[in-house]
Amino acid sequence: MSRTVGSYGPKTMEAIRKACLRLIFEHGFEAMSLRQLAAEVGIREGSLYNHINTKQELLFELIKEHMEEVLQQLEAALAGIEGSVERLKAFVAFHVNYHMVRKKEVFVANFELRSLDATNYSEIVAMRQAYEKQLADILEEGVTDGVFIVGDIRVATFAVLAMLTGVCTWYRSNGRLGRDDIIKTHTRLVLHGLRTGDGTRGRRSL
Amino acid sequence: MSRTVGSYGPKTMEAIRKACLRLIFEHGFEAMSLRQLAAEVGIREGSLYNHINTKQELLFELIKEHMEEVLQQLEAALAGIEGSVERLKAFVAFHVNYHMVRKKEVFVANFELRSLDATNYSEIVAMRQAYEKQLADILEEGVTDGVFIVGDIRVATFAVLAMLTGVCTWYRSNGRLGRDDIIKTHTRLVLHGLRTGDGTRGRRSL
Amino acid sequence: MSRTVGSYGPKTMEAIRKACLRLIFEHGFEAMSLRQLAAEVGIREGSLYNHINTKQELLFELIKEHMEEVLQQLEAALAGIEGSVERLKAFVAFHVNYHMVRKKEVFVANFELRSLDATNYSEIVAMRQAYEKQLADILEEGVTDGVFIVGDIRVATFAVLAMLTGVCTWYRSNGRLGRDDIIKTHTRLVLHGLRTGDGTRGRRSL
Amino acid sequence: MSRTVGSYGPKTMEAIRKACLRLIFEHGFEAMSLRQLAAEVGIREGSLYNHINTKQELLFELIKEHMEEVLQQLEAALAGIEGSVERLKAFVAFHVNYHMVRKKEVFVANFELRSLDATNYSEIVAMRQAYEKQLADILEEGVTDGVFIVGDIRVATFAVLAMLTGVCTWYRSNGRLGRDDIIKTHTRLVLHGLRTGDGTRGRRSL
DNA sequence: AATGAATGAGATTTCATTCAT
DNA sequence: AATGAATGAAATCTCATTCAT
Repeated sequence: MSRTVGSYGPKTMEAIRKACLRLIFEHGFEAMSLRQLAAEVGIREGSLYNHINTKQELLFELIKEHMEEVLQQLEAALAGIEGSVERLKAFVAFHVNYHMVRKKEVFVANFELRSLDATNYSEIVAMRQAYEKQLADILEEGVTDGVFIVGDIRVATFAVLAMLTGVCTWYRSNGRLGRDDIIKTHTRLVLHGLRTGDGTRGRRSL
Repeated sequence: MSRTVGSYGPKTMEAIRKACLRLIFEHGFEAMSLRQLAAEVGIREGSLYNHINTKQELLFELIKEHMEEVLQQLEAALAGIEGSVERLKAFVAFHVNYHMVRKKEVFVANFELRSLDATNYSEIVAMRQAYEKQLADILEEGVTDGVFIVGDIRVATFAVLAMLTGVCTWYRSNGRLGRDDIIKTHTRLVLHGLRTGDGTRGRRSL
Repeated sequence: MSRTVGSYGPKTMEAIRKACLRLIFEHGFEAMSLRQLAAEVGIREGSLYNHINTKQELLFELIKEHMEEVLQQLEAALAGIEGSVERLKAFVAFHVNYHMVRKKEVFVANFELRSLDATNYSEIVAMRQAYEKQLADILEEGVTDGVFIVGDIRVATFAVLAMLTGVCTWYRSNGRLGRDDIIKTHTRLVLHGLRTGDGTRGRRSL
Repeated sequence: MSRTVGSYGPKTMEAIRKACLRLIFEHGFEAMSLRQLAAEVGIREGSLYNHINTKQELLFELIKEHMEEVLQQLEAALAGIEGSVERLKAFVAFHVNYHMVRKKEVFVANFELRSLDATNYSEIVAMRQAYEKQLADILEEGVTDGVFIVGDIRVATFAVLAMLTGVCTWYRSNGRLGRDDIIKTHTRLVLHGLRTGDGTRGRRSL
């Protein structure tokens, strides 16, 4: 199904991905027309089809590739880190940073799932759940160890994810604060929000 | 020839609002066609225009009325409550509850702003900012009083709001947990996330 | 078919006719919507149908009544006048004057015939031909008498009518010239245009 | 599936113009639907938009191109001709001939101005005025030279133009008279209508 | 007489997609 | 790989008209 792009000329495809991402980020997938997309890339509508199969598939691939990458990068970010607190810190730092650096991809992958058709939707949702599970597992470990207190683990997982993901809706790279500042604020909120009164004391580092 | 009995009268507008909300919630504003909407209501597409002016205006009014109501209800929920901690508790409880009870309205008002035209967008954004300011003011008061520690007040405001709003994306009224459970989990996360180590001690109530 | 307006309340019907005439004059029959018309009159679209049967019939009656009146007034204007020159003068004066005083009716009756359905069109065209025949007869009499020279009587009839009718497209009641000035200019053009070199001499009066 | 063979290619635009002209001539611009137009051309409605931008723009371009051509051809027709009488003769012959040969274009350009939007209307009206001025200048020269007597130059200009333009409303190429006959009748009407008694005598040529 | 709400047809325009060149 | 021109479906919106109230 998906075209094998030859060795010569992958530049157009890259331009399409980039423009598509920007247009969806700005107007939404439904509101983005292939006319606009082609114009942005500097080719005609018909020519798009030398590079893509359908609009739906383009969206799907964009989201899927993002999910693959984010999953892989998360794995790398957590690799070798032990202990629920340390793993949580790593998770937060990674997630928030990624949601600033790749905010368009993240935004699309979060808010355009509705536009995926049934099959594609299922596939992406499974990947999302794998991602969420990483956080859920950290929380669970922490609760088991008595380091975290949360009312309900699933709810807490959703809540923390929602908080951390929110950054992609307002972050501007030329804004008032640096990425590190933003990561810090979120880390404090999450860690304090979850930790028990005791476990926190001695090693507060934020 | 004869019109569908029962759909006549002033009930139609209410049916339109309700169906519209549901369709936007499920498919998104751009993806919802007036054909679908009319079918849902049980009238012809053209008949919609006895009740609305344009699709855009319908969206705008739906969102605007929601914003007016949520602002007014928030005011009521905070009325007479003193002290940043108590005000924050009230804010969280109100916000989370409202985002479960009116999740469709809230979802639309949060995720369909993109579909508003420039003028309408500005008007709604102003109302959103008024809402956000209520939380920002609480945080600021708490920081000034030394009860809260937050890295950056604006970031913390966004983060808390994103967390609390997230509930409208997954809450099901027939789900595993009751609304009170969900409110409790969020309240704990927020209050612990923001409070200083000291101020918290004596009167922890969660 | 045509409603018998009762003895009470013919005011609305008069308002409809007047507004309709103005709207057709300004935008054309096809471009005028009954919405606009109703709004102009100050009632709702549906209420129009207490006064008219169809949009088509409204146009037809407007034109028909105009044709009846113009035919009758022309007859009056020519009554008792003898001789082709004198009759021609009377014709020109009447036609030009009428096309200034009633320019909207005239304009509609001239340029909206296309919008009449087949039956109505035939009826109006017959009346128009009766009107044209009056001028054609005058020309013919003048040619027979040797007072007029025209290449072809039918062509000359059309040409003179087109010239005289044109006034309804540019005349403004508050314009630079009075109606008499405009009539004079047209009379001279027509009479000189048609007359023989000889017949003209002695009694030139313009 | 496969498109109508033969309608492919750059001939389509020409077919659109031609069919559009005919349909407007017969039914009026407002009454002509793009459905009809597409059917006439042998393509689907949507396919029209590979060639036009909007219905309005199609009308505008049709009229504008006509105006450009008629202005240019008039210039050519008057080039090198001296003296108000000779120039007037040339004007009449050109105008009447053009209004028979290109009667559809002329009709549309004269009677569909109403359907142009404000900007387009202004542009075309300016071109019309340039055309009218050519006649007005001839009349003025003739009056100055004492060859023409007219009550009022502006009125006479309108009157003569209305007369000559009228031909496009009734001329049929297979009618009773040839184009030369029709031109002759109009030339006589105009020249006699305008000329002084004296200037005419010696060299009457009609 | 007037209204509000309905109808069914139809308007212009946009869309994703196809395909011969 | 790109283009221009086609398709067929669908979008929003308008229209004249009807009719219970």
